Amino acid sequence: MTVRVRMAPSPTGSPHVGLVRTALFNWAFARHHGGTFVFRIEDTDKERSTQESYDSIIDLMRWLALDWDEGPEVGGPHAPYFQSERSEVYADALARLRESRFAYDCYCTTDEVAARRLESGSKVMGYDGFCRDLTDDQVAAFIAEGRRPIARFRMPDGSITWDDLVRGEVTFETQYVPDFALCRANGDPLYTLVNPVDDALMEITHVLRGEDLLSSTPRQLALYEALKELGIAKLTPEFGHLPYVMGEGNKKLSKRDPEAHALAYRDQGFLPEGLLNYLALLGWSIAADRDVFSLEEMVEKFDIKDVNPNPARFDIKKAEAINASHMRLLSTDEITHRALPYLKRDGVLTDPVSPADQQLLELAMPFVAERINKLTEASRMLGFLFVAEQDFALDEADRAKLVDTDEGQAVLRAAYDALARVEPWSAARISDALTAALVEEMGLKPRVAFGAVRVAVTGKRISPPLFESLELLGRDRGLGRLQSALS
RNA sequence: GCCCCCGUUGUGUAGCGGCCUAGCACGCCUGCCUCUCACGCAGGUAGCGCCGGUUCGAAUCCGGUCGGGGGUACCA
Repeated sequence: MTVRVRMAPSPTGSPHVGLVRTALFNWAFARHHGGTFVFRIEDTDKERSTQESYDSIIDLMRWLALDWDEGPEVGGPHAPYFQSERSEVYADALARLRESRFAYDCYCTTDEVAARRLESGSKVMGYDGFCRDLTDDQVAAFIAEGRRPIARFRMPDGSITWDDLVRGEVTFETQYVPDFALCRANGDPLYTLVNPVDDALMEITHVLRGEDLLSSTPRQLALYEALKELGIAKLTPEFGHLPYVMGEGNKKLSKRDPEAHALAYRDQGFLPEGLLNYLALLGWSIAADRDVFSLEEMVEKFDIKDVNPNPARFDIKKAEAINASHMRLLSTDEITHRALPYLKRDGVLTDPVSPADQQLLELAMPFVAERINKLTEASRMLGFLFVAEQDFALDEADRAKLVDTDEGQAVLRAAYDALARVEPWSAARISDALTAALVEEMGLKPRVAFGAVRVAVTGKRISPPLFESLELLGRDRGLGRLQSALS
């Protein structure tokens, strides 16, 4: 039997890192087993589903390069893959369930159910089965009152057990799992029906999803039995419940936490492989003594049985460290290529890039690529090289501390004089001249001497190596900036 | 309340009865390197929730307990 897994997000709001982690594990599972990764959009909630959210999810998946074999934009044998386009499918399943007595019509209101539960003193909440065996007269009476029924699934007696792929054997007594609603009174199908029906029809073999769905599993298992008997489902999939991704403290990472938004990591300059590698570590590990790996390695080694059931805290520091490790794995050319969109976005480079800027960028990147941990940091490091002279400005705090002081001014004057005579204008000659004038003649400590020059020339205390920066900047701009830093 | 899940340093994990005086990574702290930053290098810090039991021997098995989380919808 070939493996078929799916990810089925609801297009509501901005995609969460938990969604990425679930998508990644499903994808890795499918690829490891040479199976099929199905992508389905669960937009049954018309009120909350938005086009914007859907676009974000697609954008995210494309960025991460988690490709799907069936689903939006690629189609497949089980199309359509949008639940909003599958109404007839659900209507048909619902009708057959109702005819079969696996489901029954319920005329109760939520308030009536709650009131009865309260009165009975029952410890179990939820529906009490009141309408399970209504007589024709009772039904006629309810309809005469103008009531509209919903369909409920009749939970069997006894217990339901499954061998969870992540947690092992899990058992629920069905007395604690009330008969659940399959549709609204207006006939709209609910998640409880739609999700298992689609999984059945799309012949999903393994359902890997968040722990929050754990308690709805017994209901789905019971529904599957019915669907199989009705010929709608061929098999019951195996289930594996992935641990939560937690935020600070002991709370599930919620949409309100800025760290929850997956696309924000792209904006911050994360590499997709860095984010994915970090997320993989939340509940899984490739080896006892290693945590940086490629997607290919993950695919090769991934086994759902190795997934740890404990909830994991999202640690941005570690995420950045893993990302930094991946940055160091890339060549300078590759980093240049990947940083380009960010440099344009931040206004460091124009779009398209001029040939002169392109050349300067290629000369500068070797000094930058090895010292940045996120792609966005390239903008901070390189800005001074591409800014027009009239727009060049020094960081106020750095200027006050290193430039606008008696010592700073003296250093800059000496630096200007020394540099004015440098020939040819190369990093080596610049280094010699500056060291002679500032360190040897003035007797300054290198960090003090070069600090003032650095701020005057690059605008900040933090920059690529000074001598190389000056060389790239050119004599005119270099001297000009020293000149303007002198008051 | 009831049901279910989870419990190894601050964080993520390795561990599956002796190899554990508990390994790795991030973080943090010390140094080294050094024109800033970053990288790199050397070292340090800190943990098996608790109580019983099984066993010659338990982080590993069993029971209990405590703590945390989730569910309990005509949301997904």
